[in-house]
Amino acid sequence: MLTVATWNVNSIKQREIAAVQWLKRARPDVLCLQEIKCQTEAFPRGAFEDLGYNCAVIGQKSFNGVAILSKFPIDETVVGLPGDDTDEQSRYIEAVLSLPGGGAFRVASVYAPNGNPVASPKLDYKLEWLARFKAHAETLLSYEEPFALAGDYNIIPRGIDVYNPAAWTEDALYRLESRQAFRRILNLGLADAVEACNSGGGQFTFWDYQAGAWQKNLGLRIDHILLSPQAFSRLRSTVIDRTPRSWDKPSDHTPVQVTLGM
DNA sequence: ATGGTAGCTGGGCTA
Repeated sequence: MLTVATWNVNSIKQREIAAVQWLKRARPDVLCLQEIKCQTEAFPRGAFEDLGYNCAVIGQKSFNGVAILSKFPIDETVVGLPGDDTDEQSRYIEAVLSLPGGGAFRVASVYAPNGNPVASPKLDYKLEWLARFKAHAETLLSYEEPFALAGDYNIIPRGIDVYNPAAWTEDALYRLESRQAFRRILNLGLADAVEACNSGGGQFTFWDYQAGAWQKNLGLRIDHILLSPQAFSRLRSTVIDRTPRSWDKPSDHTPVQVTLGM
């Protein structure tokens, strides 16, 4: 069995203890982190290496930053989303892992731009970033290998993935252009693991810090694990673990995890 | 209509 999880921690400095606690409980083989909000050198590798994880990290001062923690050896990495050398934002890292059985598994930690406010260049950057991500996903699919693209996509795929879709129609997370971009990526042949396992909706992964959103379960589903056909055919289950969202000083996101029969 | 929260940073931006 191979378990792959993703969690937007909203600062690894603030969430180091929570991340260690969750890793000890859930023991995923792989954990993709987003919004580590620290520079690469400041990432607390030791805390995770002590638990048996190898680390691939691309940080940034103050904002963004992603990482991959893996119990298995990391063979090669792609640091930064390919396709634009001028992009300064640390939102993508990819690693090829050597599995104990001798095979390989590719995984990426993804932090797509938020895109708000919509009347600003931020939405354009989001859509450009997603187009570039789609082009890279196409390249990966051409290898016809098992892989997972896991992270915070900042996109609500369907109306049933938000507590009140009418209130979100003009938000960059639910704007038609954003959903179209996400659907184009899925249409390449990728599977949304949570959607595949929970067609009914209401499977939220994020609750705003404000206005008691967590207590009222006013959430969004914006953290996704996309699987290549070779990985999807081995999908056994998907779990959203809401427990860490209930802890003191939580991230506003909670982990999503898939189990693959490989 | 506003402010409500959190993190980084040291005022305002990002989410």
